[in-house]
Amino acid sequence: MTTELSFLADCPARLAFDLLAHTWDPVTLWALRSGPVRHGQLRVRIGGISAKVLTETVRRLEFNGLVARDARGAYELTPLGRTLLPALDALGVWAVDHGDAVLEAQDGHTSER
Amino acid sequence: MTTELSFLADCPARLAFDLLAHTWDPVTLWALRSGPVRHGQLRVRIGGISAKVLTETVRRLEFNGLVARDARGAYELTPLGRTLLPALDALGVWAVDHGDAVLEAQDGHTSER
DNA sequence: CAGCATCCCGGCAGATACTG
DNA sequence: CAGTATCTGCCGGGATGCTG
Repeated sequence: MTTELSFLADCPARLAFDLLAHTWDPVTLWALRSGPVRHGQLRVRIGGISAKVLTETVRRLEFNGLVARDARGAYELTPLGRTLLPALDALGVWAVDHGDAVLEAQDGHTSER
Repeated sequence: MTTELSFLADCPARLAFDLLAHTWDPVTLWALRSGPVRHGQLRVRIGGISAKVLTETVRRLEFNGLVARDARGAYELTPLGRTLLPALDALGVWAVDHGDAVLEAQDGHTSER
Protein backbone atom coordinates (compact mmCIF):
# COMPACT_ATOMS: atom_id res chain seq x y z
CA MET A 1 0.00 0.00 0.00
CA THR A 2 1.73 3.11 -1.16
CA THR A 3 0.29 6.56 -0.73
CA GLU A 4 2.46 8.57 -3.03
CA LEU A 5 2.62 12.12 -1.83
CA SER A 6 3.07 15.05 -4.13
CA PHE A 7 5.17 18.05 -3.37
CA LEU A 8 4.23 20.21 -6.31
CA ALA A 9 3.94 23.92 -6.79
CA ASP A 10 4.72 24.75 -3.17
CA CYS A 11 1.08 24.30 -2.29
CA PRO A 12 1.38 22.81 1.19
CA ALA A 13 -2.30 21.97 1.35
CA ARG A 14 -1.71 19.28 -1.24
CA LEU A 15 -0.31 16.95 1.39
CA ALA A 16 -3.57 17.11 3.30
CA PHE A 17 -5.59 16.59 0.13
CA ASP A 18 -3.50 13.58 -0.77
CA LEU A 19 -4.16 12.09 2.63
CA LEU A 20 -7.91 12.60 2.19
CA ALA A 21 -8.13 12.24 -1.56
CA HIS A 22 -10.26 9.11 -1.61
CA THR A 23 -14.02 9.40 -1.60
CA TRP A 24 -14.72 8.19 1.91
CA ASP A 25 -11.66 9.49 3.73
CA PRO A 26 -13.09 12.74 5.09
CA VAL A 27 -16.42 11.20 6.03
CA THR A 28 -14.72 8.33 7.85
CA LEU A 29 -12.50 10.66 9.79
CA TRP A 30 -15.49 12.76 10.63
CA ALA A 31 -17.48 9.75 11.81
CA LEU A 32 -14.72 8.87 14.26
CA ARG A 33 -14.78 12.25 15.97
CA SER A 34 -16.82 11.09 18.94
CA GLY A 35 -14.67 8.11 19.90
CA PRO A 36 -13.87 4.47 19.10
CA VAL A 37 -16.31 2.67 16.84
CA ARG A 38 -16.31 -0.86 15.49
CA HIS A 39 -16.54 -1.82 11.85
CA GLY A 40 -20.26 -2.55 11.65
CA GLN A 41 -21.25 0.45 13.69
CA LEU A 42 -18.97 2.70 11.70
CA ARG A 43 -20.42 1.37 8.49
CA VAL A 44 -23.91 2.31 9.59
CA ARG A 45 -22.83 5.70 10.82
CA ILE A 46 -21.23 6.56 7.51
CA GLY A 47 -23.99 5.14 5.37
CA GLY A 48 -23.71 4.00 1.78
CA ILE A 49 -20.22 2.58 1.99
CA SER A 50 -19.48 -1.05 1.22
CA ALA A 51 -17.64 -3.27 3.68
CA LYS A 52 -14.72 -3.69 1.33
CA VAL A 53 -14.25 -0.01 0.75
CA LEU A 54 -14.59 0.78 4.44
CA THR A 55 -11.81 -1.67 5.22
CA GLU A 56 -9.62 -0.16 2.53
CA THR A 57 -10.33 3.34 3.78
CA VAL A 58 -9.60 2.56 7.40
CA ARG A 59 -6.44 0.66 6.49
CA ARG A 60 -5.18 3.63 4.53
CA LEU A 61 -5.92 6.09 7.31
CA GLU A 62 -4.23 3.68 9.71
CA PHE A 63 -1.19 3.46 7.46
CA ASN A 64 -0.92 7.22 7.46
CA GLY A 65 -1.14 7.39 11.22
CA LEU A 66 -4.50 9.13 11.42
CA VAL A 67 -6.47 6.16 12.75
CA ALA A 68 -5.60 3.27 15.09
CA ARG A 69 -7.26 0.06 16.25
CA ASP A 70 -7.71 -0.57 19.92
CA ALA A 71 -7.61 -3.95 21.67
CA ARG A 72 -11.19 -4.86 20.82
CA GLY A 73 -10.79 -4.08 17.13
CA ALA A 74 -12.54 -0.74 17.33
CA TYR A 75 -11.23 2.16 15.28
CA GLU A 76 -10.35 5.50 16.76
CA LEU A 77 -8.55 8.67 15.83
CA THR A 78 -4.92 8.98 16.81
CA PRO A 79 -3.67 12.21 18.41
CA LEU A 80 -2.31 13.07 14.98
CA GLY A 81 -5.69 12.40 13.42
CA ARG A 82 -7.32 14.68 15.95
CA THR A 83 -5.10 17.56 14.95
CA LEU A 84 -6.69 17.39 11.53
CA LEU A 85 -10.22 17.94 12.77
CA PRO A 86 -10.07 21.74 13.12
CA ALA A 87 -8.88 22.15 9.54
CA LEU A 88 -11.55 19.74 8.40
CA ASP A 89 -14.07 21.74 10.32
CA ALA A 90 -12.91 24.93 8.63
CA LEU A 91 -13.80 23.38 5.29
CA GLY A 92 -17.11 22.27 6.70
CA VAL A 93 -17.92 25.77 7.85
CA TRP A 94 -17.02 27.09 4.43
CA ALA A 95 -19.30 24.57 2.80
CA VAL A 96 -22.19 25.54 5.04
CA ASP A 97 -21.63 29.23 4.38
CA HIS A 98 -20.98 29.09 0.64
CA GLY A 99 -22.51 25.85 -0.55
CA ASP A 100 -25.52 27.65 -1.95
CA ALA A 101 -23.35 30.01 -3.96
CA VAL A 102 -21.68 27.04 -5.63
CA LEU A 103 -25.00 25.55 -6.60
CA GLU A 104 -26.17 28.88 -7.97
CA ALA A 105 -23.03 29.18 -10.06
CA GLN A 106 -23.63 25.72 -11.47
CA ASP A 107 -27.26 26.42 -12.25
CA GLY A 108 -26.25 29.64 -13.95
CA HIS A 109 -24.09 27.81 -16.43
CA THR A 110 -26.54 25.04 -17.11
CA SER A 111 -29.45 27.39 -17.86
CA GLU A 112 -27.39 29.67 -20.08
CA ARG A 113 -26.62 26.75 -22.34
CA MET B 1 -19.90 18.48 -17.34
CA THR B 2 -21.53 17.30 -14.19
CA THR B 3 -19.92 17.61 -10.80
CA GLU B 4 -22.05 15.31 -8.73
CA LEU B 5 -22.01 16.44 -5.15
CA SER B 6 -22.42 14.09 -2.27
CA PHE B 7 -24.44 14.84 0.82
CA LEU B 8 -23.53 11.83 2.88
CA ALA B 9 -23.08 11.26 6.58
CA ASP B 10 -23.66 14.89 7.50
CA CYS B 11 -20.01 15.64 6.93
CA PRO B 12 -20.22 19.16 5.54
CA ALA B 13 -16.57 19.19 4.56
CA ARG B 14 -17.37 16.70 1.83
CA LEU B 15 -18.75 19.44 -0.38
CA ALA B 16 -15.43 21.24 -0.28
CA PHE B 17 -13.54 18.03 -0.96
CA ASP B 18 -15.77 17.26 -3.91
CA LEU B 19 -15.05 20.68 -5.35
CA LEU B 20 -11.32 20.10 -5.03
CA ALA B 21 -11.27 16.35 -5.49
CA HIS B 22 -9.28 16.30 -8.71
CA THR B 23 -5.52 16.15 -8.60
CA TRP B 24 -4.72 19.66 -9.71
CA ASP B 25 -7.65 21.56 -8.23
CA PRO B 26 -6.04 22.77 -5.01
CA VAL B 27 -2.74 23.63 -6.65
CA THR B 28 -4.47 25.58 -9.38
CA LEU B 29 -6.53 27.55 -6.90
CA TRP B 30 -3.40 28.21 -4.91
CA ALA B 31 -1.50 29.40 -7.96
CA LEU B 32 -4.20 31.97 -8.64
CA ARG B 33 -3.95 33.58 -5.22
CA SER B 34 -1.83 36.48 -6.37
CA GLY B 35 -4.05 37.65 -9.20
CA PRO B 36 -5.03 36.99 -12.84
CA VAL B 37 -2.75 34.70 -14.80
CA ARG B 38 -2.92 33.49 -18.38
CA HIS B 39 -2.88 29.88 -19.45
CA GLY B 40 0.77 29.52 -20.32
CA GLN B 41 1.97 31.43 -17.31
CA LEU B 42 -0.30 29.45 -15.04
CA ARG B 43 0.98 26.24 -16.54
CA VAL B 44 4.55 27.16 -15.71
CA ARG B 45 3.66 28.32 -12.25
CA ILE B 46 1.94 25.04 -11.42
CA GLY B 47 4.54 22.85 -13.05
CA GLY B 48 4.08 19.31 -14.27
CA ILE B 49 0.54 19.71 -15.55
CA SER B 50 -0.38 19.10 -19.18
CA ALA B 51 -2.19 21.71 -21.23
CA LYS B 52 -5.23 19.53 -21.61
CA VAL B 53 -5.56 18.79 -17.92
CA LEU B 54 -5.03 22.43 -17.03
CA THR B 55 -7.87 23.43 -19.33
CA GLU B 56 -10.11 20.78 -17.84
CA THR B 57 -9.22 21.85 -14.33
CA VAL B 58 -9.83 25.53 -14.96
CA ARG B 59 -13.11 24.81 -16.74
CA ARG B 60 -14.32 22.79 -13.80
CA LEU B 61 -13.36 25.46 -11.28
CA GLU B 62 -15.05 28.00 -13.53
CA PHE B 63 -18.17 25.87 -13.70
CA ASN B 64 -18.31 25.75 -9.92
CA GLY B 65 -17.94 29.49 -9.66
CA LEU B 66 -14.51 29.51 -8.05
CA VAL B 67 -12.62 30.88 -11.06
CA ALA B 68 -13.51 33.35 -13.82
CA ARG B 69 -11.94 34.55 -17.07
CA ASP B 70 -11.36 38.22 -17.59
CA ALA B 71 -11.51 40.08 -20.91
CA ARG B 72 -8.00 39.11 -21.98
CA GLY B 73 -8.53 35.42 -21.30
CA ALA B 74 -6.63 35.43 -18.05
CA TYR B 75 -7.92 33.35 -15.18
CA GLU B 76 -8.59 34.76 -11.75
CA LEU B 77 -10.32 33.80 -8.54
CA THR B 78 -13.89 34.92 -8.06
CA PRO B 79 -14.94 36.44 -4.76
CA LEU B 80 -16.40 33.05 -3.93
CA GLY B 81 -13.12 31.39 -4.77
CA ARG B 82 -11.29 33.79 -2.50
CA THR B 83 -13.44 32.80 0.44
CA LEU B 84 -12.01 29.32 0.12
CA LEU B 85 -8.41 30.42 0.55
CA PRO B 86 -8.39 30.66 4.36
CA ALA B 87 -9.69 27.12 4.73
CA LEU B 88 -7.16 25.96 2.16
CA ASP B 89 -4.50 27.73 4.12
CA ALA B 90 -5.61 26.00 7.32
CA LEU B 91 -4.91 22.68 5.64
CA GLY B 92 -1.57 23.99 4.45
CA VAL B 93 -0.59 25.01 7.96
CA TRP B 94 -1.60 21.60 9.22
CA ALA B 95 0.54 19.94 6.56
CA VAL B 96 3.54 22.04 7.50
CA ASP B 97 3.08 21.30 11.18
CA HIS B 98 2.27 17.60 10.98
CA GLY B 99 3.64 16.42 7.66
CA ASP B 100 6.67 14.87 9.31
CA ALA B 101 4.50 12.89 11.70
CA VAL B 102 2.67 11.37 8.74
CA LEU B 103 5.89 10.30 7.10
CA GLU B 104 7.12 8.79 10.36
CA ALA B 105 3.91 6.82 10.73
CA GLN B 106 4.33 5.49 7.20
CA ASP B 107 7.95 4.54 7.77
CA GLY B 108 6.99 2.83 10.97
CA HIS B 109 4.63 0.47 9.21
CA THR B 110 6.98 -0.26 6.36
CA SER B 111 9.96 -1.11 8.60
CA GLU B 112 7.96 -3.24 11.02
CA ARG B 113 6.95 -5.47 8.20
C1' DC C 1 -19.57 -9.97 11.90
C1' DA C 2 -14.99 -8.87 9.85
C1' DG C 3 -12.19 -9.57 6.10
C1' DC C 4 -10.35 -11.08 1.72
C1' DA C 5 -10.50 -12.59 -3.38
C1' DT C 6 -12.47 -11.56 -7.82
C1' DC C 7 -14.40 -9.31 -11.58
C1' DC C 8 -16.37 -5.27 -13.65
C1' DC C 9 -17.05 -0.52 -14.77
C1' DG C 10 -16.15 4.34 -15.15
C1' DG C 11 -13.42 8.22 -14.85
C1' DC C 12 -9.02 10.73 -14.36
C1' DA C 13 -4.62 11.84 -15.93
C1' DG C 14 -0.96 11.50 -19.44
C1' DA C 15 0.79 11.69 -24.24
C1' DT C 16 0.36 12.91 -28.83
C1' DA C 17 -1.08 15.29 -32.81
C1' DC C 18 -3.92 18.55 -34.84
C1' DT C 19 -6.74 23.24 -35.45
C1' DG C 20 -7.43 28.52 -34.94
C1' DC D 1 -0.07 30.32 -27.62
C1' DA D 2 -4.72 28.38 -26.35
C1' DG D 3 -7.57 24.75 -27.05
C1' DT D 4 -9.36 20.37 -28.82
C1' DA D 5 -9.63 15.30 -30.28
C1' DT D 6 -8.25 10.74 -29.54
C1' DC D 7 -6.23 6.98 -27.51
C1' DT D 8 -4.32 4.58 -23.57
C1' DG D 9 -3.14 2.94 -18.80
C1' DC D 10 -4.41 2.94 -14.36
C1' DC D 11 -6.89 2.97 -10.16
C1' DG D 12 -10.91 3.74 -7.17
C1' DG D 13 -15.38 2.18 -5.98
C1' DG D 14 -19.26 -1.18 -6.26
C1' DA D 15 -21.08 -6.02 -6.27
C1' DT D 16 -20.64 -10.69 -5.29
C1' DG D 17 -19.20 -14.78 -2.98
C1' DC D 18 -16.26 -17.28 0.13
C1' DT D 19 -13.44 -18.03 4.55
C1' DG D 20 -12.77 -17.80 9.90
